Amino acid sequence: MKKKTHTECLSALIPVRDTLDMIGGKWKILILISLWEGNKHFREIERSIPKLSTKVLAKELKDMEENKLITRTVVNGFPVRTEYTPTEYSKTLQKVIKELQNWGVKHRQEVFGKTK
Amino acid sequence: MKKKTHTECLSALIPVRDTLDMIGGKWKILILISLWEGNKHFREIERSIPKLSTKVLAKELKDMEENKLITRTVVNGFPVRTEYTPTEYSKTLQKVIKELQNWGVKHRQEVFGKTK
DNA sequence: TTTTTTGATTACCAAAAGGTAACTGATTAC
DNA sequence: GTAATCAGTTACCTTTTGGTAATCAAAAAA
Repeated sequence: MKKKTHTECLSALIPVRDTLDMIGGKWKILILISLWEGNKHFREIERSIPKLSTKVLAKELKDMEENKLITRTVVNGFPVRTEYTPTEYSKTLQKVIKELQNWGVKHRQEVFGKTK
Repeated sequence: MKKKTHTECLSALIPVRDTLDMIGGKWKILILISLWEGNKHFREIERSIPKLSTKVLAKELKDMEENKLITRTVVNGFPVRTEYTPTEYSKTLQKVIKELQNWGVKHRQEVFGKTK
């Protein structure tokens, strides 16, 4: 009754891979969090995420724009500011990312002392 | 009332990073799914995940054993079989991974035609 | 006028990740 | 004897990733 065919086994892999293509890697999720927290500008985002370099941020933002997770708007003005904003669609990822966060919190309690 | 300090902003990043350290990268989640589906042996796992190479699988399994996501048992016998089994602890990740899968399914509907 | 700042991009080079194929060692099938 | 299977390991080489620093453009400060 629980027997799965080879193909069925793989059926879970495809959607997971799709998701990882969108938000996989070290940075994309962290960038989304930063944007959801209200950061808008390149330097702002860069500073909010330790260890993230200029070049990698630029590349990740490009990817994410292509994937419709963010929009880029150039605001004409004195020092020319660029605004990155998370799309509505990106917000469908909040539940997933919240779960990643929750697990991380519990894991940390597991690894380092549990207070009780 | 909704204002967040810089430090609070980062507070979400740390647990997410912790989680990604455990199951980040292209393969670990897929390997877990394969194991949960019942695959136990090296070649079995390898064959169940397209594009996964021997070398990478060996490395990932090592990492995952260190991280207590799986256990490795060598079954003495004719062609020497090794069994990989997901730990109980790894199962605490099932909810997270299920969310990744759900999102991927919906995303695919979004990208390719929605049937309705 | 020269320097500095902010925002962002690009070139250059180093490090890490990853693929392929060969090989080990034991056993079973042909 | 020959070939194939299982579970890897190792060597070699390519691709990807990533860091640093230089650069561009425009404006404000000196």
